[in-house]
Amino acid sequence: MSDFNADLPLSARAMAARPAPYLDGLNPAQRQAVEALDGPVLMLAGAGTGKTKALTARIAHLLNTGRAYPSGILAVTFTNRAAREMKLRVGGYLGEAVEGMPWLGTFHSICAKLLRRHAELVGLKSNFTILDSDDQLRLLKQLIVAANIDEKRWPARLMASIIDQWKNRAWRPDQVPSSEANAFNNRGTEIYAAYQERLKTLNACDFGDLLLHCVSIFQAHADVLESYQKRFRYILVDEYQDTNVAQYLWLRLLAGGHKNICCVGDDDQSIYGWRGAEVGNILRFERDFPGAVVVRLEQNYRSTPHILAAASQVIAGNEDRLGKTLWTDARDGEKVRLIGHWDGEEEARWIGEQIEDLNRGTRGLNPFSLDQMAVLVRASHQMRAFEDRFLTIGMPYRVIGGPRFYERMEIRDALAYFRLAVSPGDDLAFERIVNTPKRGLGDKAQQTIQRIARANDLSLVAGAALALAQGEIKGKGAGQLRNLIEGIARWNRAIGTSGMAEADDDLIEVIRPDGAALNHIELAEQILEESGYTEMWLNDKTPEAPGRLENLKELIKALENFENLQGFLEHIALIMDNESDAGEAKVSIMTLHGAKGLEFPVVFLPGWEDGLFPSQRSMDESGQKGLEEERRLAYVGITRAEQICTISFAANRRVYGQWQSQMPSRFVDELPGAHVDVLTPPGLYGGGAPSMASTVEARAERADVYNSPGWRRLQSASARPMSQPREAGNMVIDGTATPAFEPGARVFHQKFGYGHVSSVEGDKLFIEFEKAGPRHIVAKFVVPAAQADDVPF
DNA sequence: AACAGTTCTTAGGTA
DNA sequence: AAGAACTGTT
Repeated sequence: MSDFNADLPLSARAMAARPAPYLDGLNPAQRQAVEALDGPVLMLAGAGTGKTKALTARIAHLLNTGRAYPSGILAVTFTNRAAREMKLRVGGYLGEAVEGMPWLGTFHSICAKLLRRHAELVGLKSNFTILDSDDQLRLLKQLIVAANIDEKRWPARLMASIIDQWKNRAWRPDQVPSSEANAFNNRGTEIYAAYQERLKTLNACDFGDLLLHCVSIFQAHADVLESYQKRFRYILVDEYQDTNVAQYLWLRLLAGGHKNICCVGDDDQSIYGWRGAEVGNILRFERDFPGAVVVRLEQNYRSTPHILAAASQVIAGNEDRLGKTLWTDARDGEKVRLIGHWDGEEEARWIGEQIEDLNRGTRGLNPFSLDQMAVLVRASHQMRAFEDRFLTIGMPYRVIGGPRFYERMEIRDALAYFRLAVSPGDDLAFERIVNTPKRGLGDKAQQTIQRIARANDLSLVAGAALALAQGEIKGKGAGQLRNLIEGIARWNRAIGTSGMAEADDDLIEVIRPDGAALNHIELAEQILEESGYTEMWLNDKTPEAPGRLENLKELIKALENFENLQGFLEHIALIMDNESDAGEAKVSIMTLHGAKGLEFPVVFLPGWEDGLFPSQRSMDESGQKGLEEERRLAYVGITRAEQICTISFAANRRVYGQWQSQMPSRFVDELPGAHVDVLTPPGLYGGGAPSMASTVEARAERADVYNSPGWRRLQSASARPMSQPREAGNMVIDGTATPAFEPGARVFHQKFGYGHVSSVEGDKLFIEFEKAGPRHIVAKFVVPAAQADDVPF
């Protein structure tokens, strides 16, 4: 604990004498932020202004000047990705000296670590489990049913989100203000209290608890707080605008003594209000920490002037901001490109082609690697269209932030088995896998187990054993249940003998005291083997099965990085992204939220349609505030782009499986015309669809296209409902006026393309399509080719 | 208990 | 559209 009284390690001494290469190449503002080491510092860092650089240089400087040891610096981020990058970059400055920056991590991982050490202060044991959302919902559902609440009208997920919000605000059950008393049919606080009670008996906590328990400990135990205030001499916080109340309290408590806290953030990139983030935290910093040094990073090193101008113009529409003026030395570059499409599929098709073109290196530009390109969507369901399209054209892609590895069914099942092996009393894990694989233990048998366990105040495993002994479970299931229980006991024993050292101090390696017969990897394999879980997937003939087995193998492989199953389970609960596939270059598909902190030379921003983006729900729930957050999201999206930024929207999109006509996003109107190129979708010029290359070459002639009738038409045409919803892949231009067709007329069909009418029978046409061949088509599904050329949508 | 077929619900972002 | 929840059948 006595970090500061110990002698300086030699490496630190040596470092203090070394020059400071990390200071080179910092601009004056960055340098100021790096060198103001003591006291509170607020770094207002616009997008692409080199805040990570400044932040990591600051850490390097702290170490280099001998101000602190690696273990004396607390550096918090929101994502594991950010933490990893920071580690990497500090390492780059200082070599292996940073090996142990034990307190550089996400809020959640750091809190978990703290909580392990002091669990008993909040009534937990240090080996508590961290619930995943599945467990959480199952538990809540039980409580809701037990409380005699109609689970249909008051679903567990609603309660879960209420609890989440309360925890974000740092309200423990007894602190929920009376204004919230009507939540969840007036039973919200009651269920919340019961839930926390239940968590305690289960020796478990959820994500929100990690923070909240720490805050509780700090508030109730001055000595503990003080020891950490002393330990963490310097505190750095990334993405400060995203902190919620609980995190804010946590930070304020820890920084309370020395106030050596450096917060980095950008109010314009605050996009997590829905998750409880309080922009107020950053707006209030100077009041919270009087005398704070405020540094603004405004020079952008990322994007071309056009892209920057577009982003600035959009964000200028927000009232509620500190205001920054981003500027850049860069010149020229592409304007932001804007294009409308008929529907989401065409949008995906077009973007696919664009990516192929750029990858090939058309129009005099150097080719871009697929790694350098990204599609950023507002809502994850938009990803599908791109995945489908990219699959058909065989373009490698990666979905970032999709269903996480450890959230997949087979992984969770396997983890539940591991959890049981580690702690047989883990009832939630038991519930998950009693009948997976099928053991003939259906609802009835499970109810019996529950009943007996409850009546005897036993864990489910113990209850199940008792039920067997009492002969309450009979038939096929009994034998299998016995197998399972014995298996759990055996695995648990195996863990006991494999020996774990007290992994309490972060810097100390975990030592295996004896050469146990089975290491944890073998044990894990054996568990999956003996439980019949692997076999279940081997026998499964669905197309996913092989992939799932693959994932299980990966899971086992991931174990290699850990000393034991416990440690692994701990990490798995906190770790998010699996960056296992470096190999081949791939286009990235991700949400705008997921893209924060990243940058790409080429960025596509599809789906800029009112209701989708800005999201209707956001506006309904939070009105103007919601809209402003959406606008910040637009800002984040545009500023991800370094060289080429393409915004698009579709006139029709399927929503809830229904076709709906869409209006371009209001953010489209907010783009500055002088910095935007309006592209015409290919295929609408009649015959020869111009490729990207020609549209860009033609840019000069269409320099004022933004104010051209074409653009106005684009806007006005889109502003009124363009068409009836499309059905079955066919196109309806206007349901009220089906044009008459003469034989010989050239027509356009959304799915089959262009063709000539060869005969007419009532409303049915016989059409020779140029690509798709001869077909019978109902007249309302085609339009005259001229009309298709004329009306962009 | 297991399965197949049905209806119903739901659809924002994340640690 | 896709998944969860529900129903009926074997």
